[in-house]
Amino acid sequence: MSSLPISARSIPFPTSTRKGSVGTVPISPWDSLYFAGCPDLIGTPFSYAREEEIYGEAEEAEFVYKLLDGAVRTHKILSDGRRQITGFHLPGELLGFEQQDRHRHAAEALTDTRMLIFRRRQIERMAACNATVACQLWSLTARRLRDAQDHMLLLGRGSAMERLVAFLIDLDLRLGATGTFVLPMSRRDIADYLGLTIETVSRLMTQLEVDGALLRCSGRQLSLHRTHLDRLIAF
Amino acid sequence: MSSLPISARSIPFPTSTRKGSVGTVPISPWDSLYFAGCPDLIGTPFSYAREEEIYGEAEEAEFVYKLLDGAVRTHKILSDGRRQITGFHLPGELLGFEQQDRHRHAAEALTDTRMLIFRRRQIERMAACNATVACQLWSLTARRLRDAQDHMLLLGRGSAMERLVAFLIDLDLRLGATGTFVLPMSRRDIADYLGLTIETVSRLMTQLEVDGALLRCSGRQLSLHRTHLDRLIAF
DNA sequence: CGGCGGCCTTGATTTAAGTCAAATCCAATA
DNA sequence: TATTGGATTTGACTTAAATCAAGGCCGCCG
Repeated sequence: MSSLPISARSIPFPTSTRKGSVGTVPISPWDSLYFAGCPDLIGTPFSYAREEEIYGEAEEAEFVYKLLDGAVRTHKILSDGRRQITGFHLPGELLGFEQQDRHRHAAEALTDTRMLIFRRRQIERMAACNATVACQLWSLTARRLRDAQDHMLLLGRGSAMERLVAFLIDLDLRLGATGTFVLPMSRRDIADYLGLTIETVSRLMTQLEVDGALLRCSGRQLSLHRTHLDRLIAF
Repeated sequence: MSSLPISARSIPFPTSTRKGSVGTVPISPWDSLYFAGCPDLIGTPFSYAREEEIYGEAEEAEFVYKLLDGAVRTHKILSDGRRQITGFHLPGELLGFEQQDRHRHAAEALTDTRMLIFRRRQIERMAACNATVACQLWSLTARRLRDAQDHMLLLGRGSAMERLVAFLIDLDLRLGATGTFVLPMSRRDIADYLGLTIETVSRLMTQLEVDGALLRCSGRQLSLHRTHLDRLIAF
């Protein structure tokens, strides 16, 4: 359970034998070392390489992660290999927060990433006696629930094009709403997030470019035409 | 905002002019008048008729509801009429819990229902200064998030048959796992929950019966063959 | 009891997206 | 710079589920 960091294969502490490693972390406004504004909780900087697993499904939820930079995907897999990506996580966002002892999904780094890690037990202990912290945690979970419900609507009732467009717009917003960004994930990841195939995603991408709704430099580097894209969805 | 119950169209209090009405409520183990085990929060019994709206999307989230009996659906609607049912709620479950001032979806009674209603502000006030209550609320939201993520997997990667079978099994479990129950919702509701059409749901239902995976007495009265059904899904 | 109207089922046909199969692009590295 | 292997695109074809269109069932009320 709360064994020392050395033992479990999943543990991303400096003492671990895993690929991840500590790096220097420049602190910008949003990436305070504190968790939920609580000065008693100080995170430990840590980093993961591209495609490295952060934690596995059903693995013990020992840590909570606050993403400093890079990008992470979380997913669930069925026995026959079908995969559903449940979310992408960008800098400033929280990761690995479970209320139970085991993770409900796996998490992997999409790109090289840096994070702060916190012990879940410690945070829970803090929440148990500090209503402000507990409310903030509740808030975070509520936010995720809302996102999940929006995504349900998209998956259940959106056409392939609507799913892709909504995804691109959402990603742009979360990356700063500049209209220009580099996709941190592969077509496969996008397809598995949207419940589509890579071929469909690829075809739609091409069609959007042909229609002038976006510009592609090299595969993953995009410039969106918001006004044009907005017209394509009802979401 | 926190005006008296009389004013707003949405208010389901005894003094309201709406269809809903107070009834006597027999208290069984799970339906304590308390909220989150907190004796300071006493709910007011109230009831809704079949198909009656409990609250609308984007309406102010003034109340929280604890279902005593009956069944409720929550949904989101797009401008063009497409609807996604985000969840069905059965006795003992909580409803209308938002962290924001407005509801994210609409709620309607599937059958005649009885509930307890609580003022959201009061509960929030309680949570703000009582860590135990806050943690319980967090727990509830986390549970819903997990359900939502499971449903995402189903919507994103499940075939029509897998969606229906998973739905039937889940419903049976939540209704007491007897294997025999009456569907409280129409085919349209099921279809809108599973991201399918009513015709597809109907055809699959027939096929399940032909295959001996379930028995139908009259449309909505079902008996499931769990072992047979379990073989049809990977979820 | 009979008819009305909303569900539900069934059948025929269409279509959006999936599958299978090849090219191409492109980035890492030798 | 040349090589190589994964990622992406594109094309041809298939299919699961949607759509369109009748019918049948059933509960309710006159």
